[in-house]
Amino acid sequence: MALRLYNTLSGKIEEFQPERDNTVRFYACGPTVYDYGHIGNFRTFVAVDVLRRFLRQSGYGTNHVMNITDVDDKIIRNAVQRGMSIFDYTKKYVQAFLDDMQTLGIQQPERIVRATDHIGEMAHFIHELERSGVAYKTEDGSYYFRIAKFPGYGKLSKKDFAGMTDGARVDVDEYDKDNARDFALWKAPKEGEAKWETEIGPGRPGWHIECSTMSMKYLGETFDLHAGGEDLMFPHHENEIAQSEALTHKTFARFWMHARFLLVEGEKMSKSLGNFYTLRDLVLMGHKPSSLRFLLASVPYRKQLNFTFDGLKQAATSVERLRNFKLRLETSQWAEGSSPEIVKLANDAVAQMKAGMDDDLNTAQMLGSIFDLVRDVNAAADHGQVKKDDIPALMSALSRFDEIFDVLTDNDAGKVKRVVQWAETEGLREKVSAEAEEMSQSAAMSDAQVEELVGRHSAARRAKDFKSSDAIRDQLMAQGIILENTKDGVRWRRK
RNA sequence: GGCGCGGUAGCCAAGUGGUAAGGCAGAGGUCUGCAAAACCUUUAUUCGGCGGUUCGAUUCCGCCCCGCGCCUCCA
Repeated sequence: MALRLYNTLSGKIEEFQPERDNTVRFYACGPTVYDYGHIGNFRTFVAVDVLRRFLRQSGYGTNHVMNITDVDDKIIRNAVQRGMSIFDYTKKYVQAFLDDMQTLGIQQPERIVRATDHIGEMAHFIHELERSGVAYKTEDGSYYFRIAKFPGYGKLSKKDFAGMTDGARVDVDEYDKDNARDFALWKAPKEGEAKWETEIGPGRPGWHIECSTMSMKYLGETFDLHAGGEDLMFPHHENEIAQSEALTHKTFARFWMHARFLLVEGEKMSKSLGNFYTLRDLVLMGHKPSSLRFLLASVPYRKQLNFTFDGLKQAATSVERLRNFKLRLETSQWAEGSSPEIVKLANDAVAQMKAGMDDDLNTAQMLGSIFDLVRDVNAAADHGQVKKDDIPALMSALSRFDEIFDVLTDNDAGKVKRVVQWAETEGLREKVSAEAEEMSQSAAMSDAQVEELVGRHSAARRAKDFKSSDAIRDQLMAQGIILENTKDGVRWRRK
């Protein structure tokens, strides 16, 4: 079975294959860097990350390009307000975004490209469009795309613009667009705002042209897939198609993937409702990066995800269960030999996970399969039916899962620590919760230090000095370390 | 208003024309020096409502109710 993906362009689920060789060329719309990323942004980026990881797991190479929009109205406005250049203003948010990606375990695309590094190429693109008659210049020096010249306009967002185009004509000399729907390719300079001198005159690019220019530059005139949040379908992606295909007369992106918005506590996230959270807000509140990633990845990308604090707690417990299972596989004493039934369970789980993911990236089904395996193997292990030679197959099944979810390795403490340190340098100390503080501190204790205390605990227990052993266990607990005595010996993990 | 998506147990959520995966939470039990972990049993006669098609629908069709998105720069 091969990957089947919902293609916004056709409105259907289609089999997905890269067009040539074994490499998937895809472009994902990245952030506009005027502020810290919020949890809604990251739902989309996690969804793209899940796609990326599954493609690689399926044996494809990836050429994944993500843009960073570092010039737009908001950025210009904020930079002007602060008396900064847009480069200086966006610098901090670019870095914050990259750090946040790492916090959430989002893999780096092969290429991250910035709009402001491609201004000349965008101007050239617009020049070519003008030459072919689909773009026109207005009196003030702005350029617009004439949608009436592009018959396919609306094919992505399924909008019918017939009858709306070329209605009451407005003269070009009237200093305005020909048609209300025509969109800006290039904006004439305004006093005090950032501008570039280019072959089509001074000014700055419109929003959509950067993605057309950069995607085709790095991926070719036709590439395999283009992804983004559902709001980008119109006008952004529709306009990208218009610009690109008007120029090349070739299919721009073969597949379009759109991630659905999330809700927060059942409501649309908005600053006015007070349910607007950046990733950093949530980490400072004491939520683990792994819980956040798990929750964001657990709901298939085309479903509306209801992001709740209860759900976050549930996600944390679920991750813990999976990590405990892995720890059990790693630390228990297994009898020699093998059990074909156990290996079969592992192989079946792998097959089911793949089947789920092949079905339009059904991460919920993948989760169901891995938890089935966890329950069945835990039960078998309790009955002594798991043997030493079964472990590799089980670990391999866990790896298949974690190649997508990436939550099994506990590196939460270090990530939380970094965010806590950021909060301190930004003067946001009061936003650091006790939980975040505790997690951050647990990162201070090295594995070796923990092992040392664990050793003393075990020695005391062997001597039946439970008072001492419990005291050590309590001490570790206070520092965010959970110590467990199992029949196979002692083991520990971070809270 | 136009176009589109969705409503499955307390919460998150999969799925199918043939009678409801999985996780979390809850209840009872097993194991255990205690704790933790783990396991077992249990929790939707029912899939927003009303009709229709069908031997049979949660799954197909129609209508209604509710939630959500886009309809010019919000992922």
